Amino acid sequence: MPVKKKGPPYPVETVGLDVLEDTLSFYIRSINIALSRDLDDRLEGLDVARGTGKITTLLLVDSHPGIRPSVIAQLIMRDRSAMGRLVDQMIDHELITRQAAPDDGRAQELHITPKGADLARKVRKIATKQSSDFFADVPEKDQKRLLDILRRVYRRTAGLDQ
Amino acid sequence: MPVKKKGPPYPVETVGLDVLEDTLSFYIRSINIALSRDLDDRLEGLDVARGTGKITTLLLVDSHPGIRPSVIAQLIMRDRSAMGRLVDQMIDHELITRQAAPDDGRAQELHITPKGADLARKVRKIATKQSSDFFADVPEKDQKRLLDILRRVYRRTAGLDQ
DNA sequence: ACTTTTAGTGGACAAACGCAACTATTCTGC
DNA sequence: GCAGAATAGTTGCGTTTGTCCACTAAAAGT
Repeated sequence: MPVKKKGPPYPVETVGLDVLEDTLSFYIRSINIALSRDLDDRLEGLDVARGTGKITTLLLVDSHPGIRPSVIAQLIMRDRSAMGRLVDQMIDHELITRQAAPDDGRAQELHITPKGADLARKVRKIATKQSSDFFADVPEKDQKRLLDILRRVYRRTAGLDQ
Repeated sequence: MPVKKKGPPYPVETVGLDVLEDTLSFYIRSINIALSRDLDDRLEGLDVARGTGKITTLLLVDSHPGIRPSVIAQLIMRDRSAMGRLVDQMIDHELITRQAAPDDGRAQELHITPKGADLARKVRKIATKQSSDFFADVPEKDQKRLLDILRRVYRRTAGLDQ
């Protein structure tokens, strides 16, 4: 008679995820967590840590001089107040500057600083590398496919299409 | 000469996402945000709101009577202290119960309550529906593909394989 | 027996986000 | 040109959430 092994009644490897097993949202959530942690590690010390929206903001300001906070807010799906604080932070770190829009007294224009541009360069490398590392064992073709699908879902969700 | 239209220098629809355009992580993050909000809406009042890990916990306890907190923690990628609080919460809401494991004095076993089982039924419907609604305009075939890919990435990331 | 590992708890701490209220500016309709 | 609605941004507030760390108890390893 085999010895009854001790240990948890349901070892991790064997636990089924119930309906979540077939639910895209569960995987998205979980992978997101892993992705965020990994990214934070890679951004160690690069005062753009906790890269929730900072990275996107940095890159957008760098590649679209004069872009407005509210536009970025929509792209990263945050409300204006969260966006405002984000901008404050980045200004404190001297990554971007803020000035009034010449043609609209309500709006602002964001511009990159030299330090910000520098960081943007690094961040681009890191972000790209992370994405490819993370999905390294997914076949090239699937990656493309995945990217296309997710891009479409994103654009629709963010209200960019139609 | 055409009239110079007012408005932001970079209208949302036309803004390129720089390198993030081709980065899986960006889309995962963004879609995650949208997904979470949507789910919260659907869970309105169902004292399992802010469904970060509560949903998974609820379903797992329901389908694996006696499952241990630490096992769930690993599946939802949280540390034990976060998991502990989550369990506390759910016990407060009378969704699950906690008892010492008979064969291991350190461990606990979680069980569902009638109220919890009830909620689990509802949540299963909601979670399933959300996932299919959200990805409704993605062709069936792509959904399957997407699911497979993400599942594989998840399992590797959570340390379930190999 | 002694040491190391694992399960769970509790506290402190720090961010982050959303909501709602408020100002200032611009747009719309008449 | 004016009144009212909409838009951009700011600020305060509250809530939630998670992470780090230290600590206890029990089990496993040697």
